[in-house]
Amino acid sequence: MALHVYNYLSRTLESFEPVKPGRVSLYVCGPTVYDHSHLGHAKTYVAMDVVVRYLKYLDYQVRHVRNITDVGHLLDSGEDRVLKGARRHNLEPMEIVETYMMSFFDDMQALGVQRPDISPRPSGHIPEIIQWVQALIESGAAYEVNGNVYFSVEAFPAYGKLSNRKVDELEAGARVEVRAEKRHPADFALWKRAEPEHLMRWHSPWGEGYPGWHIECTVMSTKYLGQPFDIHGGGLENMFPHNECEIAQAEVLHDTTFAKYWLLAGSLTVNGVKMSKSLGNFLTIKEALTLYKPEAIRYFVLSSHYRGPVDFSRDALQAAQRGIERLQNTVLQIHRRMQSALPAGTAVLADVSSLVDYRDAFEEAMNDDFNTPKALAVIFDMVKEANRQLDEKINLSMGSLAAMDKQFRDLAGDVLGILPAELPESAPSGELLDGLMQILLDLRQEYRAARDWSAADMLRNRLALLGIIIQDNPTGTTWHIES
RNA sequence: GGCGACGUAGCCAAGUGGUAAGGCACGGGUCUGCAAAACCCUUAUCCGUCGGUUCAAUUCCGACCGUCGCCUCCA
Repeated sequence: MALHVYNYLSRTLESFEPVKPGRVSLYVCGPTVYDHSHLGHAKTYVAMDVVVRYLKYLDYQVRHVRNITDVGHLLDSGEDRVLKGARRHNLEPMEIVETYMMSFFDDMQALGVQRPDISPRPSGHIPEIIQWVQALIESGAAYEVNGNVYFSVEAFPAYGKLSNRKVDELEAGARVEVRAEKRHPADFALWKRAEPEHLMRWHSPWGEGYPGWHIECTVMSTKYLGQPFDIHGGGLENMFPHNECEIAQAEVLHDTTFAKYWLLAGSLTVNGVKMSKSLGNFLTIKEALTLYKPEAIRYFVLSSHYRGPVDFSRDALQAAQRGIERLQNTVLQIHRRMQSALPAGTAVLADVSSLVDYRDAFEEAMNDDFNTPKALAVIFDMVKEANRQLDEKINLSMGSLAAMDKQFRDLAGDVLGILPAELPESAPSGELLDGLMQILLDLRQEYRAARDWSAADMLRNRLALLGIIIQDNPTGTTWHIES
């Protein structure tokens, strides 16, 4: 089966056919940078990262755009997120933006999330945004009142098609007070008038102001990807109103579809409740990384399907950590065998024939709307098979070992990102350290030979306190520093 | 109120109209002086409840119970 994706626009599984054969254009809604990112962000971006990685694995030439929102959004209190941060710390808004944007990039890199090709920011696209808003006014789809410009939802009958909402039904809910100047309660802002205390402001035909909440994604995705582009990704919670408004702003002006496929990721929950800033039930990515390996966090995220939620708990992360250690240990074993294998050994068919089946099964899982839990099951079947061979066959050939290694690198490494580029192949070396350790190991070996177990164990225990782990294997004693 | 998602072993989590992947934990075993690590094996007569369709349902339909998301801040 070729790649199929679940498209929220049609609510069905569709065969994936990019607009331009061989190329994929993809836009993902990025974060507003006003604080450190938490695990909820990690879930969305790790999920989207695997989508991108798998498209690349399929040899598509991918252009990946993910915005950084740097003009602030309104809080419940009516305050601007970025401005609030700036006031609190007596800083320029752009200093806040710079700090947390870099923090976000650091977090993404630590998690192995590949950098997008373009990370556009609305503050750098004000002219394009103004131009777009003007075009909307000229077309009759937008109107200006007191320096504010609103999109008229009545000008776009398809409004609500993504989230399956009808404008009339929206009014039934308990809603916040409607600004009287809007023609229709559901109309949304394209351009906001800047009040005197508002620090972020730009000149516009409608006076000093700043962009509305949704226009940046329409403008910047179109600028870099054209219309229609292939995939629009992001978090499910942004489907309405944000994604809906993106579509309206674009499609009311153009006859083409804005984005062909909508891939939206489910939220991260804690005890069943969404992890979010406002609820305070969050763990920052930086905090999480002090507790768990980045690959464990990725494995945890990928262990449930991207469209569904995944519930955070210490137990779940701990389980992921253990699982990842088993996987990495197997690959490490393969590497160790390769160090002692004869370089000229070619692959033995009987040893590697199953690799093709595993790769097929992996691709089949991923082709089915990026079913990472199923793909992970294939990876662990491979782990079991590799271990069996490592146990049963003392002299696996270099070719066989290399083929196994490549398979793990390709699937678990390149696509899922749960194998680090560098595994700790051996203990850290250094003449002094090696020499000291050799003295201690020799000493302990003498105790063992003399059956002085308490002395031997004392040495082992005291080294363990320093984080140095001693292991007695059939082939001899090894040591490594605890990771 | 509207739109939508989910409920599978101790925990996490796939999946299928023909009788349940994978991970963690538990238990058993190999190895070890003992450990640790590693590896192997085992673990759901059953898929929220009650009905219906069917030769056959966990999988389709309906009702109900429970949990959650969105309804103009949110990845």
